[in-house]
Amino acid sequence: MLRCRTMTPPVCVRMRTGESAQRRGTLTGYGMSREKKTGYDPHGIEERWIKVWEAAGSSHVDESSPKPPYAIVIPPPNITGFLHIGHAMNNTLQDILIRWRRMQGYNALWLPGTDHAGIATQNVVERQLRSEGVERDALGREGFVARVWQWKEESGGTIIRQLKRLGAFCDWERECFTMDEPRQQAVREVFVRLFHEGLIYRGERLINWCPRCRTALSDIEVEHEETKGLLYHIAYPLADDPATRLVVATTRPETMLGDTAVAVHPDDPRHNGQIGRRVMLPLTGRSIPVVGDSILVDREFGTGAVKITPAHDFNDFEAGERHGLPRIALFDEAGRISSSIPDAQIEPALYREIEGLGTEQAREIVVRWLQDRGLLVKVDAHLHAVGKCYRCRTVVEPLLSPQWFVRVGPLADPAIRAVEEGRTRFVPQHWENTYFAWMRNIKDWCISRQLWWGHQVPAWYCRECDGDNLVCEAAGAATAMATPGDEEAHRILRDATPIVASSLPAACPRCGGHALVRDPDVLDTWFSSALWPFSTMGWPEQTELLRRFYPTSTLVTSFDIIFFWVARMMMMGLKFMNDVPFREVYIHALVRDAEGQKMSKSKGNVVDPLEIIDKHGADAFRFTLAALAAQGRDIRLSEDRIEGYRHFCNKLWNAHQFLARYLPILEGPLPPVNSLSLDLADRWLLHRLYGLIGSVTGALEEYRFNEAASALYQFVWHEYCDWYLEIVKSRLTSESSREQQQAGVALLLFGLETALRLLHPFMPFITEEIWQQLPHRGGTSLMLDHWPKADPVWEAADADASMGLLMDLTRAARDLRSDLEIPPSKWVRLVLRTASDNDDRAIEAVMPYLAALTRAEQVAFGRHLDRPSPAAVGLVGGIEVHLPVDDLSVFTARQQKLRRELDKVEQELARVDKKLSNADFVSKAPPEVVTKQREEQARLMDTRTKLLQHLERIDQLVRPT
RNA sequence: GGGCGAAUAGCUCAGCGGGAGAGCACCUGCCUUACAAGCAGGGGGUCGGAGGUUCGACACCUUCUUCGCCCA
Repeated sequence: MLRCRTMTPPVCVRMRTGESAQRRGTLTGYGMSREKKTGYDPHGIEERWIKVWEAAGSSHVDESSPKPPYAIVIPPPNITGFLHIGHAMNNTLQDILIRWRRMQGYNALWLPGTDHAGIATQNVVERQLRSEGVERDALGREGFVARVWQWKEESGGTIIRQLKRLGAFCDWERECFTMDEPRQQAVREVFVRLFHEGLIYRGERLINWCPRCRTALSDIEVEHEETKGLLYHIAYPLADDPATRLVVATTRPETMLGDTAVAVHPDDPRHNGQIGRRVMLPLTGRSIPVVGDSILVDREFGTGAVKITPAHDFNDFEAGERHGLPRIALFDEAGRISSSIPDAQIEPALYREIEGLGTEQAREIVVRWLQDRGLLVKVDAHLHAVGKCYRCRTVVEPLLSPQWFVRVGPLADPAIRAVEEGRTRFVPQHWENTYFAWMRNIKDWCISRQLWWGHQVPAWYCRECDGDNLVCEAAGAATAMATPGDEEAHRILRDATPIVASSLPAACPRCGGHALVRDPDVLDTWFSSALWPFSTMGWPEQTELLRRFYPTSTLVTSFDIIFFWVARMMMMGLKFMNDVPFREVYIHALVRDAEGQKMSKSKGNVVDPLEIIDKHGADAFRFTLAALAAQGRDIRLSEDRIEGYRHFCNKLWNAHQFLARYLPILEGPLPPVNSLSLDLADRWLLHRLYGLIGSVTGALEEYRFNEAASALYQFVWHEYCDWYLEIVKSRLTSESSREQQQAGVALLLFGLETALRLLHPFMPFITEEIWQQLPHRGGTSLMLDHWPKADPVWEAADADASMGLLMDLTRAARDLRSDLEIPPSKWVRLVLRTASDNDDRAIEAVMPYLAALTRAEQVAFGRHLDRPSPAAVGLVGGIEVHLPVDDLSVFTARQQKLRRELDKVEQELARVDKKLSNADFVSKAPPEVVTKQREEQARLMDTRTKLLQHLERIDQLVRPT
């Protein structure tokens, strides 16, 4: 049996292409563009679509729409912020979800807004004032706050504009701000209700104090940093037996002046009989008790004796509570030794030296004094954790002061249960451990901040009946400007009684007095952020938006604010909305630099997203982020990767350029694909599209952005462009029928259009641009059009198998060409020696494509064909692919390759043989696995035989010369 | 100290019970008329070490080493 197919000779093809080039000029309108470089340039295009979409109000959601709701609230970026890589990742993923869900037919709401960022914003404006030579006190509170608002109006929108360049397309008409009037109302409402339920209280506690920001911080706003320090061992003589000395170890010797006890472990034999006695506290006139405390004292550490300074250490504070010890605060709010500490009874000469000094300087002097008295036993190097302010890195000082707290326990319980019961789900799931660990150990939340910018605590104090607890502390210029009742002039003491109300009370409920002073503190910024999922929807009003979209569908954020934000939103949402704020929390990876370092300004390794967008386009950048967003680990962003995906944009663009040239063949709009007469390759494309739609959709459902991205990349580049487009190209340049050509172009269009839809959430700009240029069905914008649906009739396993064979044969032939150094432009002849009728049928089906893809002018195939000689040979399964040649010198490369292949086959064969000779394997493994191995064995043996034959033949050919 | 995660090709990372994948980089040949930001071909890995479970382990278990992060 011999069948033969002859391709159009090369000369003829060239002529024909020449014709089509002319046709192109007249029919497609792309005209002379062939001479121009046709690369994709995102500039212009991206900016244009941002404007068009926004002008069309494309992202605005109608809350009365009957479509099923899908909602995301944005993690509000800080108004002082500039778009960094973390924002870019976070918002790209949200935008992907929103665009995808919208295309799927959901009423997809993405609620945007910004955060007022108390400390950060106040710092920015203070710095600005200082550059004008103005201190904030000179402006007064009202003046300063007005100035911050002015700054916010002028500069606070930067990050929103930057988000838009990224392609983030929120419902901008609903943009919120954590300090705007509706959000202020929500904050006041929540505060008042929590206060009246006893879940907010005011009290004096040891809190974290940033001496530079001059404000309290919550526990989680303190970052602990391993620091090399010194461990000082100090001797405290027993009061009634000065020869016996208890040695305590501390990293902060200056705080010993505020010690009010020494603790030892009750079961420690070294300190037998010391509990209940007293020691003389060096450098002071005080004696302090020795107490037994098994919680504070670690017997293994040091001498087993520990100093207790309740006013300057959290553990000591608690120990002080247990033993009823007094608290002696040494430092003031600037972190300096106070000007009045009578309780400490410091030796006057020492006190004169250290008064007003910061901790470091005071330490030096105290250590010197101890040394002079012979009380410094030794000093060791020591590694310990130092708490620093997360905003300004200043060392945080524990400070005793009256503050506002949220009693978190009762709020945490329902929030824990909600996650345990799966009403809110973390993705990846392991993050729930972090959430649980924190929630189950939660401590009361210090919410007051000594700032001017923020939500001022809605509490007042009566000067008439509570005046003893209010200290007027304004001085100098401030006094002159202060009007009566100006709250900034007052310090509120520990025992003051707050009157909490959502607005200024008419009179004091106790005495009827009218002279009310407002609490000067503002609330932690995270307090207002905690309400974000419902405050943005208009709460406390019962709005249609809330009814439709609460609970939101997904929260997209990174792990570092699980405590700050996610946990608190959970608590507040459950408390005030009686339901979780979001069904799913997707925790995405942290973006690091190419070396794996966390990006930070101080390290200078920050990648600026806007520079990247300028250079490579937002689409390429977004696609990179999505492609790297694998679950479960941090990612390293390198520019090479971005460049690679910019090339991908270009590839897509050029595929479109090619298609555009041949679109006129369709003579009209895209016909329904099921009505076309489809051949093997066409059915294969539909089959792959079917799989692609399923895998992209499935990946997005599981937040596997990287899998969706790589499936799309693989399809567009390596299936659509590398194979299908080339096949259609061959149809267009051969004597194929008009119908065949039309089907090819139609499917090219259909495939591209479908890919564009699937790619749109990832690369909104280029997909919209191309889609608009294509004859598309559907509406005015791809953004608002539908997500592709996979039609089961497209499934075609047979076509898939045939295409697999075609690809293998093509690769084998190309491999021969490459080894024989036959340039791609040269035409060849192929002889395929088959092993079965099956092979013949399969090859028959792919014949025309095989010839085109391998640039073969003639392909002969059949079971009993003579082997051409001399010829190079390759193997595809049982099929021998022969490429006849004249020049024997080229065989060396072939020979080497065949030998390598033989080695590989023999290794594999050995492995399979071993397996099959194992009785346990044959009896215990599933039968289909055993069968598969048997087939594998047969195949390998056959291949080995053929390889040996070929090598022998080459030897014979080469040797005689 | 407690917890979490990671170790796979030169680099960055997927995969996670039937014996290894991508992108980039590298090598060779090509301006084959959508694309040189490209095309075709190629080389490259005892899947961190050691035990164990299993007919079978890169995948599961134990343990060790190294690195990263969180909490105290």
